[in-house]
This record gives sequence, C-alpha cells and structure tokens, in this order.
Amino acid sequence: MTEEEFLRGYNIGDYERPSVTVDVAAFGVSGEKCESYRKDGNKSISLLLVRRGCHPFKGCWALPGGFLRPGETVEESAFREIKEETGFVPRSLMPIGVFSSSGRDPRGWILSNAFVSIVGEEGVRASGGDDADEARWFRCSLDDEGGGFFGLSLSSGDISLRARLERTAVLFGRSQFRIADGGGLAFDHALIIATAFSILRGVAENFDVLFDFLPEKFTLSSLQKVQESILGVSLQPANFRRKVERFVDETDEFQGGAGHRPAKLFVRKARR
Amino acid sequence: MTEEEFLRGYNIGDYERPSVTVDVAAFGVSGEKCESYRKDGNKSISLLLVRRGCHPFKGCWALPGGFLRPGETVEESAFREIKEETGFVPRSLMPIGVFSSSGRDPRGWILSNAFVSIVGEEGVRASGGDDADEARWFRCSLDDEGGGFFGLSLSSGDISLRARLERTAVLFGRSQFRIADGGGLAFDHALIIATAFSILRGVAENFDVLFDFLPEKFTLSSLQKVQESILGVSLQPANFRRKVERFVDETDEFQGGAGHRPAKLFVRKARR
DNA sequence: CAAATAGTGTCTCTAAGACAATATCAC
DNA sequence: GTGATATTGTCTTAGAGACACTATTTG
Repeated sequence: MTEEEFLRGYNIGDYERPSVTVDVAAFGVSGEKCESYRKDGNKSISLLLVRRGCHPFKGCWALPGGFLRPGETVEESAFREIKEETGFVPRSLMPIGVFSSSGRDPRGWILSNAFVSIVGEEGVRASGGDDADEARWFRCSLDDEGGGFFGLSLSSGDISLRARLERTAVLFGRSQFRIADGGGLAFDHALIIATAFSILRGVAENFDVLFDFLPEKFTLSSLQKVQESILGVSLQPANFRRKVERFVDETDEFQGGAGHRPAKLFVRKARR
Repeated sequence: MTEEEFLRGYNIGDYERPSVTVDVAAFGVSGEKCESYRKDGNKSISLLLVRRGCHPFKGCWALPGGFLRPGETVEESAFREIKEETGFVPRSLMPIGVFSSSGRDPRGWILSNAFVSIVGEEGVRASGGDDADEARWFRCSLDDEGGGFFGLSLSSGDISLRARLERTAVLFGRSQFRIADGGGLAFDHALIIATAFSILRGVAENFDVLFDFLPEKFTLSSLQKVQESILGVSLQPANFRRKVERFVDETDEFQGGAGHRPAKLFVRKARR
C-alpha cells in the first residue's frame, strides 16, 4: 500500500480525540495609583480574570481562554482569545505547559494549553466580550504556608478569592502542584495560575524573558520595577543598572513629565 | 438553566477537535567506546530515533511517540510511548512545547506535545515494538550556518540525515525555527529536534534540570560530562567541583573498577 | 611503574551588593 | 526651593576560570 492509498483510507474520526483549549494568565505590573502625583505606585503584581458568562462554572472567575479552532496554532488561538475576552493584544505569550489530567473539565476530555503574559494594566477594557461578561484585575500573591502547601490569594475591591495548592514535586526547576482547594475559581485554574506565577518567578531574572514582555523602548526603572514586582524584592538602582547595561542600548529619547528628572529610554541590545 | 442541565445537553462531539500526539526527544550522553580500556569515551550527544513501520512516512526515521489515549495525561502518554517503542523508561521527561501548525501531519489536524529526556545509551533495546520496527542512536549536532540558518546533523553508522532550519525569532530565550529542509525525517520532527536541542542547551547550566535526568547517585565526573556534552564545551574539574558543591551531598559509596582512582558517589542536596 | 581519572590549593579577575553622592525635572 | 526619581562612583566580597599539584586505582 502506498502512502496515498493509506491516507485515502484513513479516517481521523475513527479514533477518540480530546478537545483542546488555551488559557492565558496575563500579569499586570503597573501597580495602584499613589496619593502623591509624582510618587510611583508600590510594586505589586495583578492578574487579569474574567467572570464566566455561561456554563460550566457560570459566574465563577476564570482565566481568559477558549477552544482551539481548526487552522489555528495554539499561540494564535491564545492571542485571539485574550483579545476577544479582554480587548487587549499582548506583546507576546510565553507557553507554560499543557494541563491534561482527567476530570479537569466537567464537559469531558479537554486539555488546556496555558500561556503567561506581562502587560501594563492600561489598555484592558473593564468589560469583556462575547462569552465573558466582565474582566477585572486581581491583586495576586502566592505564599508559602509551609508543609508543602501554598496559598494563592486574589483580590479585587470587594471580591477576595483564596485557593490552596500542595506542591507535589519540583521537576526541571518547576514546581508541580495539586489543588487542595480551588478557592472558587473555574476548572483547574487555581493550578494553572499557581504554576504560571511560580514559572514567572523562576525566569524573571532572565532579561531575555523580561524584554519579550516589555515595549520596544523602556526606561531602566520600568524594567527594574517589572523584575521587582515578579520577584517580590527591592533592588538597588545602581547595581541594577550595572547588571543590565550589557543587554541594552541607550536611545536619544527621554521620558519626562513625571515631576522629576526625565529617564532615558533604552532598547534591547541586538542579539550577538 | 442549571449547570447540570447544561452538561446533560452538552455534546462535545458537536465541535471540531484535533487529534493529540506526544513525541519524545531522548538524548544520550554516554559517548562511543574508546580504544583504551581505561580511557573515557569522548564527550558527545546522541538522539534516539525509530524507523516508522507504517504509514505515513513509512520507513522514515522519527521521534518515538504516538497518540494520546483517553484518561492519560500527556506526561503519562509520553512515558508509555517511549517504553512501547524503545523498551526504555526514562527517569523523567521535560515538556518543551506544543507543535500545532496546520499541515504538520498529512493525516489531518494533529497536534504534538514534545518532551526531552537525557538517558544513558545502555538499556535501550536495538529493535522497537509494535508500530516502530527499529530503534537506533544517532550522533547529533546543531550547527550555526550563519544568516539565521542552522544545520541539524544525525548520523548512525551508514545512515546520515541532515536537515536545515531557519531561526525566525528568539522568544523568551528560546529559538523559534522554521523547517527549510526536513532532511528526510518524518512529520516536522526536524523542527522538534532542533527546538529540543536548543532548549536543552539553554537550560544545561541549571543543575536543577540536570539532576532530574541523572540517577539518584552519581559521580561528579558524570555530572560534568553531561553538562559538557550538552553545552559542547570542556570544563576544568576543579572549577566544576567548586561550582556544584553547593548543590550536592557526598555519600560513603564509591564507584571503582575503572582502572583509576575510584570516584565518590554524590546525591542531590535536599531542597532548602 | 605507567596511564588514566579523582580530587585539592591558589591566584586572578569579573561582577554583584552596599551605600553615598550628584543631576534634573514639575510644581 | 522641595520632593521625587535618574544616574554615577566607590568600596567590598562572592564566585568563576586558569593552572599547577597530589591521590588512588588497575594492569
């Protein structure tokens, strides 16, 4: 039998297939506005969630996402979904894994390809599109409770969600979690969020990763703030600048109007 | 409508779904045997391929892999497939991404979840199982040809394959490739292999990753050899030992019988 | 003893961290 | 001028790389 003959007789529908979705954990680093017009907001990190407008988990908060469509790559699908549900087009999306345990979706055999993005909180419209009726930023933290357990806290105004995860292993430098308490989030999204956050922390010291989330031109302070928000630390500007100078080129442009000395804009140094 | 009512009326078959496969790039670091009985083999890295026993790409060399089955996670599926096709059970499998571009499989809409493993070349049986009729180690290298092109060379005895990839981007520290010439490999496996190899190079300096590929007890030389094989460099034993000592604990056991001073066995230091 | 790998000691140099000081803007 | 961030300089110290040396095994 030739390959052509084989393909003529091959029917892909003869085999059981899963459905495939994408979910996007979009983290924002802009921080809350401050009392003083010229003081920067505190370093903080937040996560974009949408309230589900239809079953299952109707009314629950969830990551923006949806089903992969024929002819799309998973990356294209992730960009489409976050745009549809939040109106925002992220600069880039980092894949963080496939979630495929059975029972993760009550509708049946459904895998999720998860992505992470870092975005400014501006540009995301308050209310979502078709299958999500609201999009909101939640202040986000993942705290080590000891004994292998971690608490995932998400809060936005009067809404407060808290999930608990158990760390089952650390493989290839990545924590593997199991949901102890989903905290009211849809599907296994507590697991995806915890995984996303811990991966982001693990790679945030890598400038190659951070640059892909930033605009083309940026100030060194903004870069520093992104790193500080993700890692939850405070860095000395002098040391930070010295560490990063190998990776950036300065431009002639400045960013002013902030009530203090204007900051020079930098671009990522061309790859060696 | 309640969620129960929704789920009763929901038919997952109403929507188009892809088929989902797993593919495993298993790299071996043992190197060829040497002329002298007591000299170590040269540092080299090889890749396990199987010759496809059925259509499509019948007779072509391919990564071990196959279709995801209901009730399996993609990780479980990857372990099952490599065991079925090569008889080998790797210590662990690192996920490296989902390949989902349309046209990557002539049978239709089929995604592949790819994994990497590092194994000793012992323990892999020469001939494969059901849907693969032969498994072989190929010497493997990925060379920068300049102009954004890379050559992927695979050779095993009289068989020699050479594929060409074009680097289209570097995102999150990972090279993105496009196949310029598949080199006779099945499907888009040239792309998967190049991606796997370049990711492995990127993370090989991270001991957390290397330990997950090694046996529980190992000599520092073997750890050094793994790193040298992947990175394609030669390291000073003194410096290597100093660098790694924070991450390992020594045991009372030794590995001897090699015609020279026996080496102490080490274990990975317990996580802080 | 010879050959090979296992393992140690020491020097240099780079780069990260601490911390102090100066520069420049909007108001 | 005031208050804020932007930017630079210097001292100290941890760690990576180079390299010479010693230790221990099998044949």
